[in-house]
Amino acid sequence: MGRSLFCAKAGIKKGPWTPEEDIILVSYIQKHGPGKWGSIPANTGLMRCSKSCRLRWTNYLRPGIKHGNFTPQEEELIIHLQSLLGNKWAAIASYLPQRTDNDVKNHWNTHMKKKMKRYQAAISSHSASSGAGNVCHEFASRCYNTGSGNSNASTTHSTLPISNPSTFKYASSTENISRLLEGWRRPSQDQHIRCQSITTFANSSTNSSTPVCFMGNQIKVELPESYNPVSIEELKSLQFFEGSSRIDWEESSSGATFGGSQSVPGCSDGQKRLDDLHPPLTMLESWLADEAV
DNA sequence: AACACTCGCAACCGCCTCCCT
DNA sequence: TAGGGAGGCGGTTGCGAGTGT
Repeated sequence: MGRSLFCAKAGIKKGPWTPEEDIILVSYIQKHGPGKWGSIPANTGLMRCSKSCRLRWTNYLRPGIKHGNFTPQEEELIIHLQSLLGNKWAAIASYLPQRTDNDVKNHWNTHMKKKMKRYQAAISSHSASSGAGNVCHEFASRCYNTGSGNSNASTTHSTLPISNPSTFKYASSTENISRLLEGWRRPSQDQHIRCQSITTFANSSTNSSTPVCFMGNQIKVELPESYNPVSIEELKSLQFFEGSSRIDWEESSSGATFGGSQSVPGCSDGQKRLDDLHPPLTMLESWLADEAV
């Protein structure tokens, strides 16, 4: 840290944010909504540049953000989307409502890249003759191969810690800050971003196995049938951001639809996590889960 | 107990795109 | 239509905590 040009004005503070600064930022956004980042330092007295304020909000203070361990389901989604989109972290994160692009990017770079390398090494040692091809895509494809059931899968998942103990202390303080936002409905800028990301996803999918098609003003995302990464509760937390302009999800045999009716079979109680609906994990998925410990 | 090393993640950097004038 | 500013995004850095020796 402490580099030049970014927030290069004299008197601009850099480095970790203090709880006091967080409160000031959250209070301002609570009153005025996110956006207009340039006006925040002037109006709040924060000695931070607009970019820093935006990053702090989007990556940490925004309500509904989950920190800590990624679930195997989340990892599956990241692998799959990364194979489709490449390093479009914002687009990938748009499918993980509780995760930020920074989180996804960090997780990929620190955890999953390593797994991918080890997987690649394992593959190459076992099949010297097969073309290397896109290891990432192969990795993801195997993750979605639901052939062999693994009865340990749900157990493995359920034993994963819910939150990373190392992040709990600070997270709890930001939870307090987030409570300030209770009842607040922000404008729909995030939805604009989200839809932009979806559009990016759509535009980037040009091959024959394109996961996206358009249905009038709806975007239909063709995800694997087994794929269902977001629970109703998570969606509700997302819709907290979406304000009045709701994104509805419709599950069909071929995928999820943005803009349809809100109904997830088997989730009528609104509590049942998608883990329960998810098919048994493959050996590779279990391996992923084991590696996540 | 002290030091070295590794790892995770918050934050910064710089480029790109969009929007306004 | 061009220029400038603001916001968004992906890549990268560096600090601090955790772990090993």
